[in-house]
Amino acid sequence: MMKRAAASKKKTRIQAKNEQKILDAALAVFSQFGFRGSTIDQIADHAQLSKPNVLYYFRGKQDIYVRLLQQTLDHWLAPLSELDPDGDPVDQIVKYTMIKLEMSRKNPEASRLFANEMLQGAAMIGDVLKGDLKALVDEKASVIKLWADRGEIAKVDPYHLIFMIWATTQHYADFDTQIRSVLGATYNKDRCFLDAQSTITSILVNGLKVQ
Amino acid sequence: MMKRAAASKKKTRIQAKNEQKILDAALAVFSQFGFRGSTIDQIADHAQLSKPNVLYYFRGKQDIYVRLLQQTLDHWLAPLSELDPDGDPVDQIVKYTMIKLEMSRKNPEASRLFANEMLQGAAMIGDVLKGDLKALVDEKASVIKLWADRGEIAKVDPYHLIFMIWATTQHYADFDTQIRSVLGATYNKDRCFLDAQSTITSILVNGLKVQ
DNA sequence: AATATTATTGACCGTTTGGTCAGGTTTCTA
DNA sequence: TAGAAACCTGACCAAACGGTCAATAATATT
Repeated sequence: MMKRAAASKKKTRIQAKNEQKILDAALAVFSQFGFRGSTIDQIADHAQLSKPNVLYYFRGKQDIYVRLLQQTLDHWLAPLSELDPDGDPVDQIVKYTMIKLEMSRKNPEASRLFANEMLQGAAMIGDVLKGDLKALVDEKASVIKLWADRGEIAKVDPYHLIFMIWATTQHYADFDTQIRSVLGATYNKDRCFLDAQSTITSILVNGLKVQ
Repeated sequence: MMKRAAASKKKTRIQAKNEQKILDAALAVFSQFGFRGSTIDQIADHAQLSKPNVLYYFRGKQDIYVRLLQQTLDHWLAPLSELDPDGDPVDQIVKYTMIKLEMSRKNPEASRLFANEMLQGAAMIGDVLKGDLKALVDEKASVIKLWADRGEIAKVDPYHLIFMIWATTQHYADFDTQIRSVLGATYNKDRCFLDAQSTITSILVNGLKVQ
């Protein structure tokens, strides 16, 4: 009789398993079609569950979407907080960039999920962007600014440097289709990411060198 | 009685006007929600026309979408063909980058339209990507490779340099929401693009310098 | 083994969606 | 200015959509 709704009781074996199946399916679907373009039926099919069964575990489409975003968001933004003010500036920036690139390779769907959310105006996570994300970026931007002021890296706007890193790395997940098409029939994923790695590193290292 | 379908007759005044109204509306809607997330009703509302009237000018939702993509595609990819093999390498690359950045500012919806199409797997323009786009990129990549081989710019993979330029510039259109949130309440569009311009230019110019 | 809880589903509901169509109105053309 | 062509719309349709619910099946607890 107890609805698993407000006060979270202990999760059953089946509940934990099925909720994760649904969230996995939802990631595949939402990351491709965005919130509005996705349907519960698609998610149910992908999770190999009936639609009513999906709605037994989640209150509705939006509930799935929000929970998925929450689950993915922290993990996706985490690396930035590891940018170490006491480390070697260029090393730290390059290391962060490479971690982000690796994430785009390992979990492109997460990247596309956020890309879709941004394109649709970030209706669901606008507050997080203006809150936690902004705070974290502000903090790390001031670290980068310090490095620049000290003359340890070139004088660049720290915010736009971060944007450039985000853009460059996430591009390999979000525009995967385009990249495959342009690189042609001989496309090889590992090769592509290795080339990306050396190109980005090279431009970033030289680009940040004090003149 | 003549259906405006196969052999294109002369366009009436009203036809030209309304088709453009519809395509303008479609750009606004499709660029935000992608093909699947958008509805004809939304487009009709935005164009201030009735739904049946929209379908009087276009055969269906997909017809609007494809015509819109075709109309926008050429314009969006054009600048790359102006990359001049006989110009100064760094100048040419920076100039191209700045044109792309300017396009992201002037026509962010076009950028988001393509971003959505890519995220959804480029079902409608996959052939164009593998055809015209690939051919153009191949051509210009070989130009950049020549510059690198001659030692006029740093040795970087030309394809990934182009990806980096696309990513960095389009980011300002596609992730506009995120950028606004992170830059906070004092956000100013002109200021943002000026800072972006100098940051990207700086990193690119130094990054491409021969060591 | 009996019982309480959790899990699952077919059938269903109201709404939205892409699209059609008959018929009326406006605009063009001779 | 009359007729032809182009334009526009209310009413409609079938399918897809988000979501509900009563009833049944599986599992856990005692």
